Amino acid sequence: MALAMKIRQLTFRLLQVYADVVRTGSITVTANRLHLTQPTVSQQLKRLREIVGEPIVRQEEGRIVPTEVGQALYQLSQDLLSRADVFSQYLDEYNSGGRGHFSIGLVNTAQYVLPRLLGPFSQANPQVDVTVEVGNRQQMLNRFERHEDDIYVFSHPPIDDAVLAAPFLSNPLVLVGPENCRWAGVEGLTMNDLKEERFLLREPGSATRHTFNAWLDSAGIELRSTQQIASNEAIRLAVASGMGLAVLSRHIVADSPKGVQELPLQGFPLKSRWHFVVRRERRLPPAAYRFLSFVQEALAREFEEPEGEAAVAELLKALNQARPLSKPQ
Amino acid sequence: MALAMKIRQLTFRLLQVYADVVRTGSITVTANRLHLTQPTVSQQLKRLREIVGEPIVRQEEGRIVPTEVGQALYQLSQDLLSRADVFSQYLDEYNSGGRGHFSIGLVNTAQYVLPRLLGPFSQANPQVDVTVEVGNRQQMLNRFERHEDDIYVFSHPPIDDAVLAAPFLSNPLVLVGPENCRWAGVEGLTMNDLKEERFLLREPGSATRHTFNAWLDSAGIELRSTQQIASNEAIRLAVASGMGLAVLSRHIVADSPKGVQELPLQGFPLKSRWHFVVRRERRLPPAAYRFLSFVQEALAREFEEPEGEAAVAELLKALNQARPLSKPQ
DNA sequence: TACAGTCATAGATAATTATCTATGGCGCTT
DNA sequence: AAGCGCCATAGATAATTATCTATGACTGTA
Repeated sequence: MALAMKIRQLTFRLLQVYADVVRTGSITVTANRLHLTQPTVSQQLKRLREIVGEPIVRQEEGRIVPTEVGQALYQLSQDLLSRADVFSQYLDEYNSGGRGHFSIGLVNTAQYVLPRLLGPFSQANPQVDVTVEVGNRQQMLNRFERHEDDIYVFSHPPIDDAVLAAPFLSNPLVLVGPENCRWAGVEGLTMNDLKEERFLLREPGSATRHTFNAWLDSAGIELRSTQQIASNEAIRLAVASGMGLAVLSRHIVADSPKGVQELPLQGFPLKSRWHFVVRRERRLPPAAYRFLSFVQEALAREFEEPEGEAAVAELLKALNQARPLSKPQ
Repeated sequence: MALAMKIRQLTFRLLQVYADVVRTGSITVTANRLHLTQPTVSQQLKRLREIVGEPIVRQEEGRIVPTEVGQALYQLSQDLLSRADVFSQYLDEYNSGGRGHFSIGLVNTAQYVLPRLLGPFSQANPQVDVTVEVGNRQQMLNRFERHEDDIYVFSHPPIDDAVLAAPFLSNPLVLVGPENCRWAGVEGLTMNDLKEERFLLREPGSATRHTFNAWLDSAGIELRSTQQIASNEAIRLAVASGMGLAVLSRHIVADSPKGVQELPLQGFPLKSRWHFVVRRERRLPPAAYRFLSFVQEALAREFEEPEGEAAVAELLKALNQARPLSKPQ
């Protein structure tokens, strides 16, 4: 027996027209509704009939009524069209950023503040699925090179023409000592006072260490005793147990202040900022774009970071220009 | 915002190709599988991408992988294609007559035998839905005129060029009297003996009455006393209660013999046959066709009606010729 | 570096589709 | 019978699609 239906030629347009004819019971009416001429609709029905291989409608008392096969076809049409419509809605949501997925790569230090942005965003956009990757600077640089994430947060953005960076949040670095530290409360504390102290430092690649080093260099100071520890958390614990002093992001201290305190060293806190980093040519998932917009607003509203807001605004603008209307593959 | 998807241009062919690319992960492989060239498949993907308005695949480590939107599209494709396939299977079944619906109109008398054909047919074809209409000859003629049913069963088919009739089953008319009738067992019983009897008759249009009348006329007999009763069943009960004699289809007596018996009148039983009647130009639903085929076989196998089988065979043949391969609307 | 495999793009063409206008047939209603 | 509304068919055309061949770009691997 011949193939039941020439499915390859089946078009959603045909199904749309057909479904409307069944609903209205009139070819002429459907033609008007769809802004077509009557013969066009007749033709479409004929073609659909050929595709199906069976009569699908007949005329009965002046109305067009579906045959038995036609009824089944009508059900099919409704079914398929509504499913396609659901997909279309999904697309809309996806494009608005209200649905979908993106991933963000954070250097270790940033994980103490990003949740304060990601949390509310997820709350507001439950359909968006965010992957957060955390690692030290070198690990994040590797991920960045491999294009593994949509957005990155660095203190010192990689230098690259293809990169857009927005310094969105200040990241003050402070001197931290144990709870019962003898330098607490000392006014006008200088590094000179501390030259006998041991300093606990992150690994050389780390931005925190880099910034601290740069400050030391410019001040012509050399540390007497240092020890390298790989994680901020471990450093905090080590400081609390009296193993030495450290320079850490104030956010870390604010987040879990147990056993440590900030010391009022002159010239501190060191200024530093976190940057959103995205590749200029990368087509950002709408959800990621929406996140950045969300952050922009939050910075002004809750973080009192107008400079940060401006930087993010500029980033978004640049992204829009890099990808105007056409969406290259 | 622009429309999410240009659904009117969406083709099942595109979805088929796309789904295969996602499955194989390779444009080239899909091209070979579908007997196309590689650029053709690339093109199709591009077009689909334009229809959707979003990138749907990307290349990753030499493989083609769907984007997030692409994955949703793939699911959609699978879904839609499988649904279309279900419909296609339905079409096959419909065409084979194994599924669907047809209606058959019976004159009253025929309802005593048709169940013996329809029952087994329904048993063998549970997916076929049969509507049985029953009425007297005039009612059936009206339905016939209005093209309301697919098949009719008449004793005397309407005379009409556009009609195909197959005398498929003999319908012997017999004289019936009450259980304790004094004519029972009388040999060589003639109408002359019965001229004082009252005869209970169906309405003038009925084929039973028509046949009986014709026989009376040809024999030059006139009935003394008659009474008209509209239903066979009512006549049978009247006969049983001694109100008179009647001429009925032997099938009626065989079906419910309580209180009545066949009387051995000379010249009886009168010969008569039921006819399947279909309109020549009517496109018979495949299920109706299948029913006729079923009946054809049953007549030979169980009813010992070789003439009937031949008549039905001829009917089927004529139907096939009237509707060769093309199926006009 | 040269080669092989995989895609994308360009350019060309045949086929198919989408639509329109013009007309004719049918069934009802004046 | 004339007119009206509704649908089918014919004929024409513009637009779109389906595909092909040829060619170039990119990515690894020998």
